[in-house]
Amino acid sequence: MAYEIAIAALGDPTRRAILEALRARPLPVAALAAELPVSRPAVSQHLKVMCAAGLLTCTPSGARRIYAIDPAALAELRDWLDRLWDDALTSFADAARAQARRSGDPA
Amino acid sequence: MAYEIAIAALGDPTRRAILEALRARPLPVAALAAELPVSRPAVSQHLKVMCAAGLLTCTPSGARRIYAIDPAALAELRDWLDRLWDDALTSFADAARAQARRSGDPA
DNA sequence: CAATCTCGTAAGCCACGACTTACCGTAAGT
DNA sequence: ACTTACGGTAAGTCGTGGCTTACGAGATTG
Repeated sequence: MAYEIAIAALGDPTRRAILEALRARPLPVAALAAELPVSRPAVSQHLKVMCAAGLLTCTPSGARRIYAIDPAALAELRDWLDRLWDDALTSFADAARAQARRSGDPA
Repeated sequence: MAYEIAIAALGDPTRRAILEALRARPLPVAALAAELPVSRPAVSQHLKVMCAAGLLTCTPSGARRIYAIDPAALAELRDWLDRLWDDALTSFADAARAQARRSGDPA
């Protein structure tokens, strides 16, 4: 049910860049902003959205907060995609079969 | 490389609704618009974007055009998600290991 | 050929959201 | 306690894109 919020969050290029930056290792906000072409508050706002979407986890460590990718959200997204992919393949096969029947293969 | 355009296209709720409508069977534009709360030209514009993103295929059939989900784009998206998921799990395990070491488990 | 159905495109409006600067808490270091 | 680093929030600007209505092009039917 939350996959909709997650995939909507992934629509923004900056947020995908954040994901790519966190792909290797968790990072605090300042380090994250240093790798991106936008200001630190902008990153902070994106992080808020991504945390709400379940895409990231936030771990306070003293004065700083470490953000990391939450694999659970990705798993849910993957499941949704898998089901969609499966249905698409099925309806694709159905369409092909109907097409063949229409083209003179009625047996 | 095209997965970025595809996932950006999936960011819009109306486009996801189009995907859901095409999930069972391919449809022409008018039938698609009838199931959605927006006008037919709006649907047409979304279809254009989704075709450009590789998410849909367009098959002219006389005066009408039949749109269907293209499984290939979904496969590419799935691969991207899988790799991201894998990296996230790895860095998650790394972080847990580093944390354990820091908490007095040096052997 | 005329009438109608199909659909894409153009023009314009409007809201949403991404970004910036400025500010204020909170934690660590001296 | 003062100072410095870290980071979330508020307020405001501005571009982007999703929607609508109006129109035009091609196919089908009579």
